[in-house]
Amino acid sequence: MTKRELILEASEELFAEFGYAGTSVRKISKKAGVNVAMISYYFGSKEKLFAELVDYKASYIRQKIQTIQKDISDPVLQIEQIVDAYVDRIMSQHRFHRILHRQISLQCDLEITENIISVLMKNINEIKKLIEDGIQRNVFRKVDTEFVMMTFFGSVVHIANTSVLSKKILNLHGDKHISEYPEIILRLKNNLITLMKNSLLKNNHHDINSTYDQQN
Amino acid sequence: MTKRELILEASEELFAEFGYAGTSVRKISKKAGVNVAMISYYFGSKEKLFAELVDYKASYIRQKIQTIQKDISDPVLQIEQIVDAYVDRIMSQHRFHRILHRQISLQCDLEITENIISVLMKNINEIKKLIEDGIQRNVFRKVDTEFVMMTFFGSVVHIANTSVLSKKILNLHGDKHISEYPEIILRLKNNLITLMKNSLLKNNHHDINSTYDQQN
DNA sequence: GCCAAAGTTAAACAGTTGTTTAACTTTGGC
DNA sequence: GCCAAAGTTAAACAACTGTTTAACTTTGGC
Repeated sequence: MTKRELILEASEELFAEFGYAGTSVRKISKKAGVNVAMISYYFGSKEKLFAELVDYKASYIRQKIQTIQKDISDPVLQIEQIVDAYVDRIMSQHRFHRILHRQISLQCDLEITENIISVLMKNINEIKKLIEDGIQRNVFRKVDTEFVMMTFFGSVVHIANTSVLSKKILNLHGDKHISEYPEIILRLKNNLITLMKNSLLKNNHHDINSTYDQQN
Repeated sequence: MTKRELILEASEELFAEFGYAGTSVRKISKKAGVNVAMISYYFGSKEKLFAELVDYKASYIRQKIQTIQKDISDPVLQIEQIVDAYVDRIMSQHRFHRILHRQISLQCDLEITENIISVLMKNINEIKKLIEDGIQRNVFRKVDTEFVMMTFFGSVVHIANTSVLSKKILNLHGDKHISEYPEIILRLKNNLITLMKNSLLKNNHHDINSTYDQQN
C-alpha cells in the first residue's frame, strides 16, 4: 500500500468521524503514518485531498444500478433489486456517505458541494428513469416521482448517518454501527420494498398478492 | 436584545452553516458584535455555549405534538396533524436541526451527542405511543412501528438538511432554502400523509376514500 | 457621591492550523 | 558508479484557535 493510499484511507476515516473542519492534516498524517508534508506533496492541499477522495470513491456507486437496469425488464423486480443493492451499498460505504451528506448540509465550500451533488444526481436520475419507465408501461401509478425518491434516499441515508439515534429507536445496544446488524438490514429492506410497492403499484399489493393475511 | 442573546443567535447561524469545528469564537463574537471574551464570560466555553443553544431551542419542539395527542382522539386525524405540525416545525427550525443531526452523525463529542439524542427520543416516543395506540384500537395495521417512524423522520430531516440536493431533484432554481417554497412544503405534507396512511391503514385508503380515481 | 458588582475591552497566552522550505535519502535508467 | 528525479524529513512560517488576564467603564443600591 502506497503512502498516497495510506493518506486517502486515513483521511476517509477521519473526515467521516470528525468532519472536514474537525480533521487536521497533522491528524491525517499521523494516522497514515506519513510526514505532514506528504499531503501537500501528493494532493497539493487539504481541500484537493478531499475532492480526490470524493472522486475516488464515487465512481463505483452507479455500477450495480446500471446493471440492474440492463438485465431486468420487470419494473417491480427492478425496484426490489435497486432497494436491495442500494441499501447494501450505502451501508457498506456508510463512512463515505456520512462525509458526503455532512458536506452537502454545509452551505460553505460551494464548489466542493456542487461536485458532490453532481455525483449523487447521476444515481438519482438513473432511478428516476426507472420509475418513470414503470409509469409509462402502466405498471406504476402516476406518483410524485421526486418525492418517492426523496423518501427512499432520505430513509436509507438518515438511518445510516444517524446510526446512534436509529439504534436507540430500535432499542439496540452495543457499539457496532447499525449496518453490522444483518437482521436490521433485512428488516430495513423489507420495509422499504413494501413502502415502494405501496407507493408505486396501481393496485395495492396486499390485494394482489394476498400477503395481507400473512402480515396481519 | 442582550449581548447574551446576540451571541446565542449568531452562534446558531454560524454553527448551522459551518459546523461546530468550523465555527470559531472570534467569528461568533464578530457576527454578534461583541468582544471575544464575552463568550467565555457568559457561557464559560465554546462547548458550553453549544450545549446551552441545544437546550434553549429544543424545549419548544414537543409542545404541539402533546397538544395534538390530548385534543384529537381519531388516530388518522392525529397522524395528519402530526405530519403537518412536524414538517412545519422542522422546516421553520431547519438551521437548528441541521446542527443537531450533523452533531449526531459525528462519533466524537459523545456527551453532547447523548444530550441531543435524549431530546429527540422524547419526540419520537410521543409519536410511537400514538401509532401503537392506533394499532391497539384496531385502526392501524400491525406495522413495523420503528421503521415507519424512521422513514417519516428520515424523509423530512433529509429534505430539510440537504436543501441544495432536494432542490436539484425537484428542479428548483434560486438561492432560497427549500422551506421557503410553500407549494413544495404542501406537496411534501400531502405525500407524507399519503405515505403514512398507506403504511398504517388496515385497508388501503385508495379503496376506502375512492381517491384513487382522483389521482389517476 | 461612593463603591462594589457587573459589564466590557484590547492584549497576551500557549497551542494548533495549513502550507512551504531546504536539506536529506532513495530510486531507477544509463 | 553517476545523476537527475522522486520521495521523505524536521523545521519554520504566518495565521488562527479557545481562553485568560488586567485594566477600564458602566451600573445600581445606599
